[in-house]
Amino acid sequence: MPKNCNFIEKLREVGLRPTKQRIKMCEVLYNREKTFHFTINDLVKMISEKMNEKISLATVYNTVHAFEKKGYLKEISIDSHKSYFDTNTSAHHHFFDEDTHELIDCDDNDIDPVNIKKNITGKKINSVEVLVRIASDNQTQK
Amino acid sequence: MPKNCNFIEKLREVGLRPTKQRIKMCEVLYNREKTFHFTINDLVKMISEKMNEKISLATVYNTVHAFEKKGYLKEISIDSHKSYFDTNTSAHHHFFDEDTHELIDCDDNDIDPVNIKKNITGKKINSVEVLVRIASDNQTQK
DNA sequence: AATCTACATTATAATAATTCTAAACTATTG
DNA sequence: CAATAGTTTAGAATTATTATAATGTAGATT
Ligand SMILES: [Mn+2]
Ligand SMILES: [Mn+2]
Ligand SMILES: [Zn+2]
Ligand SMILES: [Zn+2]
Repeated sequence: MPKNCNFIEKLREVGLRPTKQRIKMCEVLYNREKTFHFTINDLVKMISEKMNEKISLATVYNTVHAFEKKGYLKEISIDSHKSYFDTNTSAHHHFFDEDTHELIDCDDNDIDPVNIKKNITGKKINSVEVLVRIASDNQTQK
Repeated sequence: MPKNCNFIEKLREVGLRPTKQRIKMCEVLYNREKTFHFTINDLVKMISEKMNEKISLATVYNTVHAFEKKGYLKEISIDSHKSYFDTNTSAHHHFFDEDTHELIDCDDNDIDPVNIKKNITGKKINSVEVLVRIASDNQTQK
């Protein structure tokens, strides 16, 4: 259970001023057991609830992108119509539930390492990520 | 080298009226050796050039989505800020060049089959796709 | 071939997500 | 305490996409 002062230090280390909005955002994002996925709108709601006070949408966008640039957050592309972010910034795979639009992390045991046999000259591989799209199985098997 | 009459038939089979806009769109999309990737704006430009006449953006959006629903096109999510479409509608993997924003298809020889060991009860797997992000390799190795 | 009708195209307006702007505010430094 | 550089904010601007409603057209019916 990290305390706010950790977030203050964390923000300072990265060159961001620890304002009350950013600290609240850190609490919402990082004061939890597990990493999670969210959209900007999700996040605005969560912060507003925890603050009993509105936070400007622009601030959330700006700070999310600042965090992303610093490697505190990662953007996930599964749906070209919506931006998802992930507090799990490591390279990892996902299940995406097409019914609920829920993103689920895979841990390393869930998917064997992907073997890339092609290499493109002059280019290095930055990441290899698998997206498994799932949906409810309505094949009523007899 | 398919002729237009093939596109007319193709459109008819699917229940779409073969209008001159749709036929032109088919030519641009399918009258070529290899499949390719495009954005809506790419496509509007390509069609307008081939027609010597403007085509409405709404028509392109509507028809692209009609084609997508019919399985003639596939939407690819690599960048949450832009929609890419693919005339290769089969399940396949991609390289995404982060320098040029170019999408490159992998063929089956390029990546070994991905082994999913996790299964989620009540859900079936719709697709498994790998995205390999690449960028220029600037490690000037001595 | 002329007419009919359902479906298409189009210009334009509406919506939604994101970014920009510039004024008011605040954390930090001296 | 100022002074200052960085921050938040409301609202405007921009961009991508979708909806609307008037006009046009492909294919069927006479
Ligand atoms: Mn973004
Ligand atoms: Mn779409
Ligand atoms: Zn994740
Ligand atoms: Zn492709």
